[in-house]
Amino acid sequence: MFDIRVFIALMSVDKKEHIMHVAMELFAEKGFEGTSIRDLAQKADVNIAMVNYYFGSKEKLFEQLLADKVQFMRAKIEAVESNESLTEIEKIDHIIDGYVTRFLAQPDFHRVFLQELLVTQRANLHQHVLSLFEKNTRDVVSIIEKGIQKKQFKKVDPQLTFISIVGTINQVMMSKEMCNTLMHASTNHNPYQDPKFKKRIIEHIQQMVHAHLIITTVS
Amino acid sequence: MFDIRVFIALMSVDKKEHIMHVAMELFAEKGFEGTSIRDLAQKADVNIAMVNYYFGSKEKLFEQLLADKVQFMRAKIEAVESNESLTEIEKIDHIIDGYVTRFLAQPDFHRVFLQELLVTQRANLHQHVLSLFEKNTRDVVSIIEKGIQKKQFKKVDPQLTFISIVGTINQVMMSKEMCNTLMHASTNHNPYQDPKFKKRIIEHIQQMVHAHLIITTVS
DNA sequence: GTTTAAATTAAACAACTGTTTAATTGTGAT
DNA sequence: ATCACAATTAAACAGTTGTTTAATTTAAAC
Repeated sequence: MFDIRVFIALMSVDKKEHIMHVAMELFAEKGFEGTSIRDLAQKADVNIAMVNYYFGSKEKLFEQLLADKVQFMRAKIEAVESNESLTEIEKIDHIIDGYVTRFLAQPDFHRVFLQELLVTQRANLHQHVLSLFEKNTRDVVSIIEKGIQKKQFKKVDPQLTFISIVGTINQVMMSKEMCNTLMHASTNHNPYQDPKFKKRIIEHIQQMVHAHLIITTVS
Repeated sequence: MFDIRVFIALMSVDKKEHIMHVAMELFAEKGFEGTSIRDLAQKADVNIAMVNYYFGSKEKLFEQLLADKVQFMRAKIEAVESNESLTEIEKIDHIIDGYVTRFLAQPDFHRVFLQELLVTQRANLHQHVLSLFEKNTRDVVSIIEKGIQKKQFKKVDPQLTFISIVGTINQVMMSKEMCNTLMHASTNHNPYQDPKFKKRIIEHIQQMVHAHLIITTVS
């Protein structure tokens, strides 16, 4: 049955989500301060008052953009960490794969996330993003420490090892043009949807982290 | 002899440089769009017209901030690369040390640099920053490739290896609070002036890159 | 059809933006 | 003292900002 109320409700959600989607693009491209509500309203083809009607303010829209993704961001790492059937190095490999997959799937959002890590202007948002990162750091650090305890890993710096993993991906994600230079591709190419690109990054990080972590038994 | 003209000239330079110094701090903290000329003028204790008087515009001030440091940014890598008396791994170690030293010495500027890499709003500035990064990438990649050619290095991904080096430092530099969490220090601590912090980062990266690059000869 | 409430709109709001102007001050050379 | 010019200032400029208002439209419930 065609229920007009459901249709309307869906349209309404779509409109809100449409605004959020466009906002994500603009924030990623121009930054938070660089994006005006009028820009956003025009690109999303809605009235400028709708942003405040739906979200209350520009800053709250931004907060909701982050909050909406945060739940999903945390879930994977927690799932991997609590999976008892995986060895420590398998967990690390899963986390690397998960990070790259997630970041490549939502490059726009990730750039917004990085901006907020970089700019301390909006203190509470900055703290929020920071605390999320710290949670992830703690999880991965405890995995590496367990590997060291089991004498499977070298006595490395666990915190900085995690930072190298995330830092590598972030550095790659910082600019589309940079990715295309890496892939020797043309400027209009979209590297984030290129499976070869994804494979290349995952293999590099895993290879490097393996060499860094795993104790080579002299035969 | 006390020459009033020299004094004035010095004062004048000092005033310009004073504005640039304060601008660097504000841009790093609030971003380019987030920093208003009135903010800057107030914090630097100058008239708001002085910025346009000295630099022409806010954007030109920003460009000059970058341009002023760029020369110094390139010099070290080029010097290391052309130094014939160094082995490939020594060159890499020097570059790692140089990067960390430079970035820790000018954390404010570096955050501005990263912001410009992240935000594509000011296209020409973005391209400029990008091309600088590509130059450095090419230099380091050619060092790694030479190491591979000489069968001293494993057949790694040279581009992504460089990105891991820079990415690790950038990730650390992204937030002062993050550094303090790493060092288990209090919030008001300045990690960028802590020699222990510097040592820890350099040792981690060098250790990781060594494991990643150097072929372990089975004895 | 009437009612009720949500959705949508154009217009106005006050505050802030980067920049320019025109007047004034300070300084060194003549 | 006078001149020329750089430095400095407060004020005004035109445009944009995020947000609010008050009016209008839409659509479901009765």
